[in-house]
Amino acid sequence: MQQALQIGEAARRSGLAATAIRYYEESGVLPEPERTDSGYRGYDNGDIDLLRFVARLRALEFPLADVREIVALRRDGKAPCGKVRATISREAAAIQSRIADLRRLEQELRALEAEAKDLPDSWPSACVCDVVDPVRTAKDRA
Amino acid sequence: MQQALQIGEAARRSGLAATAIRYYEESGVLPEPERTDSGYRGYDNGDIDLLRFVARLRALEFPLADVREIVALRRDGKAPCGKVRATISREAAAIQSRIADLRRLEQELRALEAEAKDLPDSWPSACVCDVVDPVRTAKDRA
DNA sequence: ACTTGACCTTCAAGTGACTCGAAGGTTTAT
DNA sequence: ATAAACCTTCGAGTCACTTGAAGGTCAAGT
Repeated sequence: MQQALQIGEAARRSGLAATAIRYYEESGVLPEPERTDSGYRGYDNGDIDLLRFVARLRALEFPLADVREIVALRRDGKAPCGKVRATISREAAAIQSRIADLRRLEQELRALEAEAKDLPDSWPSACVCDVVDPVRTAKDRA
Repeated sequence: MQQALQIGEAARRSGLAATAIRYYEESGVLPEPERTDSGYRGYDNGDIDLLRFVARLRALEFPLADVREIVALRRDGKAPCGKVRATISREAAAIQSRIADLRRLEQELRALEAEAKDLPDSWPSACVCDVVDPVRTAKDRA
């Protein structure tokens, strides 16, 4: 009834790279698809749905290990809701924490950038790099 | 005059892991240190300064490739200032962009979290996972 | 003298999530 | 007949390390 799509078309429709689809298959996230006589992978509409689901989870930056578990639950007809819920919360918290780290980091880099603006590139002393060098800044303060 | 420190003590004083110091050496970021007769690496005060400098650059999340170049310039007696300046600016911009991505992502996850709060774990329909599943949400809307 | 424990050494492999390149097979069109 | 646009597998590369195995060294304690 419905013709199977090749991996390239499946990639286009799901938003995943064809190489990523193969990688997901290899690493047990996705089930092995049908093959043509010549060995080409074939994807039907249900498969494309699954690919799109996986693409969505990865776009949310769910770790592949979680995606694997969630896909496995789905395949076994079990509700992955608990797992999905938990992963959403865990990832949101992790991302919040990572954002805080990056904000500190950016502030520090911007401060260094500003400080460096007025310093010459002389070397080895009074150099821009001094602002970044814990040894030299310690010496300067002494 | 000054005794050479073993890698463990050098690690403690620089904040780098001993394994990381070996890795930096292996990958050409750090020069090969002296060795005792029995093959132990030895670090003097100047070496510790360099380790601390590298630790600082890595704490600022400078890519190792940049750290390698900067260390090479320093070793050759050239001012790494231009490179340091450029890396600071590039990294600050990259981090700013990454923060923007993560903020969008966190908002999306928090929205899903809130939406999921009121949904049952029934399966396969009206499930929490629907909020995350592009196929099902598309179907629901149709 | 011997042993214990805390160091140190090298090398190989694993991590995460892929990407890239090589070398080749298939299908469709011209 | 051949070109192009697909597809296949396999191995290695990416980044910045970490972990593990198997073993050598050194000072202190018994």
